[in-house]
Amino acid sequence: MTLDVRRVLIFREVARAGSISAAARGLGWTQPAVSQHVNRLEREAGGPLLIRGSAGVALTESGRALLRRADLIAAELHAADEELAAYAQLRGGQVRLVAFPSAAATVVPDAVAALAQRHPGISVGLQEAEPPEAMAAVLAGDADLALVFGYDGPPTGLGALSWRFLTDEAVGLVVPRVGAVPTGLVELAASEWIGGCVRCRGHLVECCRRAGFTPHLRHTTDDYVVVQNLVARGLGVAVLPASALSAYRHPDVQVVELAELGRRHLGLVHRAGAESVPATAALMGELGLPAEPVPRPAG
Amino acid sequence: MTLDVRRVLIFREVARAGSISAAARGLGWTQPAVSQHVNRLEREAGGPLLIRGSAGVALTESGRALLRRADLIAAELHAADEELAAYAQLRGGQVRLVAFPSAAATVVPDAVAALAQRHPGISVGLQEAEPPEAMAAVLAGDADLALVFGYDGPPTGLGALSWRFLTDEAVGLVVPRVGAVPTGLVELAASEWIGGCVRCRGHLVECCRRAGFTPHLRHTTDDYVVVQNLVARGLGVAVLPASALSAYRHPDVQVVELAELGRRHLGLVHRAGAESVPATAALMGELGLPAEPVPRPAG
DNA sequence: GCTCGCCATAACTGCTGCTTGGGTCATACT
DNA sequence: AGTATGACCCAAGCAGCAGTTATGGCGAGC
Repeated sequence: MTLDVRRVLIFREVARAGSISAAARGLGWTQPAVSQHVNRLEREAGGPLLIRGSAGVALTESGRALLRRADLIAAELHAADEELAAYAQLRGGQVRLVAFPSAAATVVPDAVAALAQRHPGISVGLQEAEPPEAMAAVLAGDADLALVFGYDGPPTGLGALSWRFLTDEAVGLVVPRVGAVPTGLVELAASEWIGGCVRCRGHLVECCRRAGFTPHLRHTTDDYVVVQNLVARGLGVAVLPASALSAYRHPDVQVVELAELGRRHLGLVHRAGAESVPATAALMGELGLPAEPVPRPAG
Repeated sequence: MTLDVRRVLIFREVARAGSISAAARGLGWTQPAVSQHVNRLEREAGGPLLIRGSAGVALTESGRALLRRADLIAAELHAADEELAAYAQLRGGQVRLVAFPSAAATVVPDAVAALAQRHPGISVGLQEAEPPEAMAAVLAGDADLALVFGYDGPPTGLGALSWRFLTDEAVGLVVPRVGAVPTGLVELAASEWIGGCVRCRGHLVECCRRAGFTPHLRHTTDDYVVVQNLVARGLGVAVLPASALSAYRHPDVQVVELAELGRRHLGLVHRAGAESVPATAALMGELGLPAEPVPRPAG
């Protein structure tokens, strides 16, 4: 028969207290309760662990051996308790965040800095990746949280992952300042286009398809300063999200917001359940999510 | 809130099995049972320990930390199990025996040798002491077992200690071969006496007191060869236990067994409960006690 | 689409685990 | 001596918990 861990720790209390009664008092139980536990433990052990006397108990050789082990077990348990409490109270832990490049350069540093100030024990590991790879990393367990975007909603390919909407922004059509103000995408069917990142290009192509044409993609760069310089020189037209345009605005371009282009949605992606991990939840909070009342853990 | 050890080990099973269901199968339980344990453990921990997925579970950072501790706890528990089994199966352990000198030289070596052959792992610590000190040693916890004697019953001063009768033997009156055969102690009231050990002398004086006289103690030695040599030379009379007389018999002495002298009882003394300690029980068995059916431990 | 395996939740139940209320024994105090 | 106290054990009773069964949701794979 194998030993019951709980009884081993109860036995330890008895050994430390010096008597079954004293251990019972310490545990807030009655004496027979402890006595029964010790008896059952001795049955499991195959021999007596302590000799009962009128002034308490004395350990047998087996009892002394067990006590040594029990002390180690108790110490380990206590250490685990401490360690988990540190995580729960945000005194430690790490979050692995994946963000798409332009967010990694703007929103993320602020959030990470704020988190570091509020909870110095938490470390954040940041990695740059476009939404599909970012979500793949989360799914594979290589990251805890991904900052991603999608057009008019969460990105596709979410699968079993959870999506938390953060904010959305307009997408503007960028054309040279000199020239007509287009009122519809279809008016630029003959223009040459400057594409951004893979997903941005995909979105552009999709919007143009809905407008009835296939865009002629002449240049490709995901640097929004370069894009605007190209547009300003009349080398093409492009679409850019509002955040890029508020960060830098070339004087010789004009921006037209078209409903056809939809809106770009920013949000967080994580595995279901990960939002309850204290460190992850804290970073989510810094990234703009109000700290939700998490149902499961009762700190 | 503090962690429940049992749940920590259950959690370990889950982590090792890779899923709650698999752990349940391994434990012979149903899936909800394990699920509930894990949920409660997470409540105790203050945060999630594992992220549930459709293909099992993945550990969180807290979970990995807890698993490390849990492994140590499980290892320690297993080691304790092994260790106690070794004691229970007489593969280890030690017995501290105290015996009075003449027994230590005769009965004890045989028993210790037999025990060593049957159970090589058990070590016996032997110490010589007269019954009162031997019993004191047992009472103080300095010895596990005492081989003692008393006259016409257990030795006095047993207190809370347990007495196990082993055997008894006649006590003989030793007188010179040449001379009359006494039929009563009182006939030797005028003789000179040779006393043995303290308790033997005490017993002699008591017997003589009952017979109506106080013996004149001329010599004192607890060496039964010396005693018989003195008697053979007519320097006094003495009393000796049968075992001493069967070990050595001087040709020029004669022995008379007198009911007045009573019988010497040999037995074992131990603290109540110590008879269930495997190693102690084994030595008791070798010393002549039939292995009793011990009630408490169910190996 | 369907099924299968994973998990969670809810309600029930039987056993375990604690309490209560006896009793003995040894030591300490009056 | 006699009592009081504080160990311990035993037997019986009861409550709560630790399991069960039953059901439903969700994602993956055929």
